Amino acid sequence: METSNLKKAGLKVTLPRMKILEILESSETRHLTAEAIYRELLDSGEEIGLATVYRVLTQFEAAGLVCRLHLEGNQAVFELERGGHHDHIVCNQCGRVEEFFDETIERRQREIAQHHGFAIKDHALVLYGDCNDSACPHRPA
Amino acid sequence: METSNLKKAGLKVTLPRMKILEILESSETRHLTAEAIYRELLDSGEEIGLATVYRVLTQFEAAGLVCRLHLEGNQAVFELERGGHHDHIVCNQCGRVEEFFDETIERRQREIAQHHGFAIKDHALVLYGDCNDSACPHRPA
DNA sequence: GATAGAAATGAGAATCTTGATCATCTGAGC
DNA sequence: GCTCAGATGATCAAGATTCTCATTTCTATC
Ligand SMILES: [Mn+2]
Ligand SMILES: [Mn+2]
Ligand SMILES: [Zn+2]
Ligand SMILES: [Zn+2]
Repeated sequence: METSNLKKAGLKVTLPRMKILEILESSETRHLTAEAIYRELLDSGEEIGLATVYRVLTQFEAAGLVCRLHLEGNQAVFELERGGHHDHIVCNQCGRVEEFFDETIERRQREIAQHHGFAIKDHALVLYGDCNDSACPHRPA
Repeated sequence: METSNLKKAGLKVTLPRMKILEILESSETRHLTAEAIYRELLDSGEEIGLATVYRVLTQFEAAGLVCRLHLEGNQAVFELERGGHHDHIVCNQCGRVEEFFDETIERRQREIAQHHGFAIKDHALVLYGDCNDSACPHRPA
């Protein structure tokens, strides 16, 4: 039951929180904007306000249930904190997002931060390029 | 003369563009928000609108004269395109920014993108942590 | 140097995303 | 079921950036 995640996080189990968590768990797309979640809620007949979606997502982030990413444009996307940390590649043409994890990069980041006297806490890494997906409007030949 | 940069970029040489370029070249801080540039313009007696600052910076970016970064918060910072590419470390406590370049990371990024079938065009990498500067409000012991 | 046309600017409105306010509602414990 | 702290929804507000459009400024030409 997903409610356990909420309880563990010290969050009261409410209908909006459950529904939002459900959407994050079941959506095809792993990276969702607040608006996209809001629309899915409306589509499924839930009358939940956009402000609540933003509020809940921010709480989920603080609780470590989701992470907030800035991949493109000016809209943040949220994704469920599943396995472990990873970074992202975004297609400039079609917006497709792929995930990767590279221990070499992670290690170098730690070393670099240390050299500069920083106690590293986090990082944001996004690669941008053109994908070769058949659905991509600008598929390199 | 800095006007040559503008001409090379195919931009008409105007007073606002020259002044903004001057500020980017002479400022102590290498990373400036549009607002910070706007304030410097006001301080030096120039009556240039904030909209113009944003417009010109966007044009400079398109021309490759500056690059736009999202380091923290929701305000972009701009920096003059000097030597070559580099990435950034930001202190979570005091906001200090340091720059670095690591060929290992750059190479891995290219390899990863290739593995995923992406023709990599760009990337954004920012490390976040606590710095050890004596002026930093939260200096780790 | 004056002139004309294209391009750039400035002021303010507009937009977009996100957070704040506050009256009302709901869930967890008793 | 009752209570009340906490959550929600509607709306408003804020911050960053862009847009609109009348006015001004470059640049090229004479
Ligand atoms: Mn992801
Ligand atoms: Mn820099
Ligand atoms: Zn694509
Ligand atoms: Zn610091």
